[in-house]
Formats: sequence, C-alpha cells, structure tokens
Amino acid sequence: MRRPRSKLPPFVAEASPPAPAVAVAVAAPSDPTTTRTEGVLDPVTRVDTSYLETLIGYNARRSALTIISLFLERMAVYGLRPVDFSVLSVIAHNPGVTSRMLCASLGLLPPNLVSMIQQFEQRELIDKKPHPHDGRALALYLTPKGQALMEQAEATAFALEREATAALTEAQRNTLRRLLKLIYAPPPDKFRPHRGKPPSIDEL
Amino acid sequence: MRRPRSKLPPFVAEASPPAPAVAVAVAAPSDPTTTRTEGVLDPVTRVDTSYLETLIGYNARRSALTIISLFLERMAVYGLRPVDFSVLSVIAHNPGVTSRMLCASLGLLPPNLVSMIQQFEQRELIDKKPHPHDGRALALYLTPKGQALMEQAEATAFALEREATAALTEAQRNTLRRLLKLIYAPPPDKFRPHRGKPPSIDEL
DNA sequence: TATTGTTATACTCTATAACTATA
DNA sequence: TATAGTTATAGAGTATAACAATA
Repeated sequence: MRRPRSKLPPFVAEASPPAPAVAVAVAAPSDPTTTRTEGVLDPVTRVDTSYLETLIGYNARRSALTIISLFLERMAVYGLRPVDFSVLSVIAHNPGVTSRMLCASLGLLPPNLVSMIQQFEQRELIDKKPHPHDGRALALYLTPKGQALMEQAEATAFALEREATAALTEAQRNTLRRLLKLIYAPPPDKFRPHRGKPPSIDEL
Repeated sequence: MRRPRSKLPPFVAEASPPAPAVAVAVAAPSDPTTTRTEGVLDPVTRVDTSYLETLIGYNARRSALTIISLFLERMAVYGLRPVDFSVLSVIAHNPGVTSRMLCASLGLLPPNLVSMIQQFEQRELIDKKPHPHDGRALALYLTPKGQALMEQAEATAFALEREATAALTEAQRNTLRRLLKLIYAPPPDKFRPHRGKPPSIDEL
C-alpha cells in the first residue's frame, strides 16, 4: 500500500491536521481602522480569517481539502490515491483509452503517468494492448480484477461524498455541482446574464 | 514505517495546462454494458469524465485549480503565491498574530512557515516584535509597505475572483460560498435533515 | 514538562528535456 | 517533421525529528 501525498500552490497548506476551520463572523468586510493596531492578539482569541472566506477560491480549496482528506482515509483499503482513482475511473468508463488521452483529460503530465500505469499493471488492475490504428499508442483496459475493485471503490467514493457533504441537502449538492462546473467549464459568453436575471435556480 | 499523518493527493494534477475541461454529457450514470468493450476510442472522441463530474470533490478541486491558475498569473506582479497571500492577509487582519496561530489557522506546519516569514522580512513587508506576554513568541505586523502591497493585492484578488467566476451571478457566488463553507465548517448535527439513517455511511 | 520558533532533512509530487519508435 | 510513450532528473512543496529558549 502506498503513501499518499500532494502538491500545489495552495491558499492553505495541504492540511495535516484536518485544518482548524477557524470559525469566524460571516464575511464581515475587514475594518481598515483595525489594521496596524499595536495590540497583541489574545491567545484565546481565534484568528480572524473572514476576509479569506470571502474568496471563492479559498472556500473551494478548503472544501476540496476536506473531502480529499476523507477520501484518503476511506480509499486506503483499496490502495488508491485520488489521482489513482481518477485514472482508473477514466479507464473504466473509456475502455481502450490511451495514455495521451488520459493525460489530456485529467491534466496529468505523461512522465508522471508512467509509474502509475506500471503499478496498475503489476497489481493486475489494467491491461495494455496494442492500439489497432496507431502503432505508437497503447490501449488501456481494466482487467476483471480492476473492474471489481473500481466498482467497490466508486461505491465507496459515492458514500464518502455523501458523508462529507452531510450538511447539504440533495438539492444543494446538485446546485453546488452545477455552480462549480460553471467555473471550470463556463458556457459561452452569450449565456451570461446582465446581472439582472438569474438564468437558473438560486435556491436556498 | 507507518505514518498516521494524512497527506493529500489530488483528483487531477496540479494543472500546468489550464486543464482541458473535457466537456461531457451531464452526469449520465455509467453503463455497465459498455465496460470492458474491446473497441478502441476514436482519437477524435472526447474522453468521457461524466462519472468523475458527479463527485463534489472532483468539481471542487477542478474549480479551485482554475481559480488558483488565474491567481498565480495575476499575483505574479506582487511576487505572491496563494499561500503567501493567505499568510500576509491573516497578518493584515490580525495584527500581532504569532507564527503558531498563523500555522493553526491556515493549516501550515511551523518549519514551512519560517522561510516565508524570513522572506517577508527581507522584503520589508512585515515586522517581528517581541510578544509582551510570552517571551517565546513573536508578534507579527505588516509594515506600511506591506499594508500598501496587500491593499493592492486584495483588490486584485477580488477582481480576479470576479473574472474567474464570470459565469456566475452575484447571487450564485453567495450561494456557492455558503454551500462550500457548509462542507469544511458544517453546523452541528442537529441542523441536518434526517435522511433515514444518520451515520450510516453505506446508504446508497 | 510543555510550547514557540528554528534547523536540518527526507519524502512526495510536479515539471522539463531528451530519447525511441512509430506516423 | 510530429506524436506516443518512456527515461532521467531538476524543482517545489510537505512532513518528521530534534534542538534552544522560554513558560
């Protein structure tokens, strides 16, 4: 079983402790008069992170970190890191996919995918077959063992997500997915409203 | 050998390319009969990532990456990475904060904060003063130069976030912030709806 | 004895260049 | 000449242990 790790220039660190989560007043705009105060913070006083909490990026990252933390915990039994899960999942749902396509769809760099693929082969989770139309490429498939593993892993992922988002209703989960997707895969400009009418449901 | 410490690898890579974003049909449940197909994907055909897109964690991470990517671009002029921005922002809004408190609030490890603080001092963005109540600790303050920088940087961050979330209305931004916060800082259990069985993780 | 800040260091992940074999 | 897969390696980020000064 492997040891997970991570990367990335974060708003916050990778989180070894589950990240204190510093509860603060909601999005209160920072008071300019309080900056440069000569007083020292009472150790008992919580640190004020309300400004950072007004940033979507900060909130998105904190949430992703929270879910990933639970993911690591629950997926350890399968020996899968999030990136392993993603790769195997894409292979599962795209039999015959090539390494190049995998990299493009998940934002991975080819050199970094190699060792992953090799380990999956050693664990007999995937098969590499020659690509019928391109002698350079290799078509990737899940083995029956790989399929069995991923069926369980995907069920676990689903349950884990439900748990991590237990504070949300199903409607809110759908809303959240939709809004997040609007950020990383925005529709063409013409669909954007003029700030007057929301095109869709902004439910609770 | 065994490290209880959790680390966290991503669903997708850190994204050097802005991450292709693979548009796909919306959340179509994977068809079991299509797995293990012997056919090979047409290179023209886009990879199907619809399953991954049903995961909140995947969407949250992709969105965070998108925003962070723009953040890196726009903040380069200030010489600030996201983590630098977060640290300076917390100092700005919490004058006299200690390293220990900074680490706790942002999930940073003390050894990794040291070089950051040193660089901020060399750039004359912060001042270290002895803590009045605790001889071990140091109180951190922004210098006037640091304050000027952060005022600009925070304005840039605000503009950048607006741009990265241009596909969202202001109401949707507020909704998004609120839903994300419910994940990493959920309210007490009693506010959660009764979904049949509370802690049972394995409900479908 | 416990904690703050620090040093040194190991480990993981990410990024770049270059090689091979096929197209 | 361009692309798929691979190798080797540089670079950045994260984690652990241990130490000095102070509580």
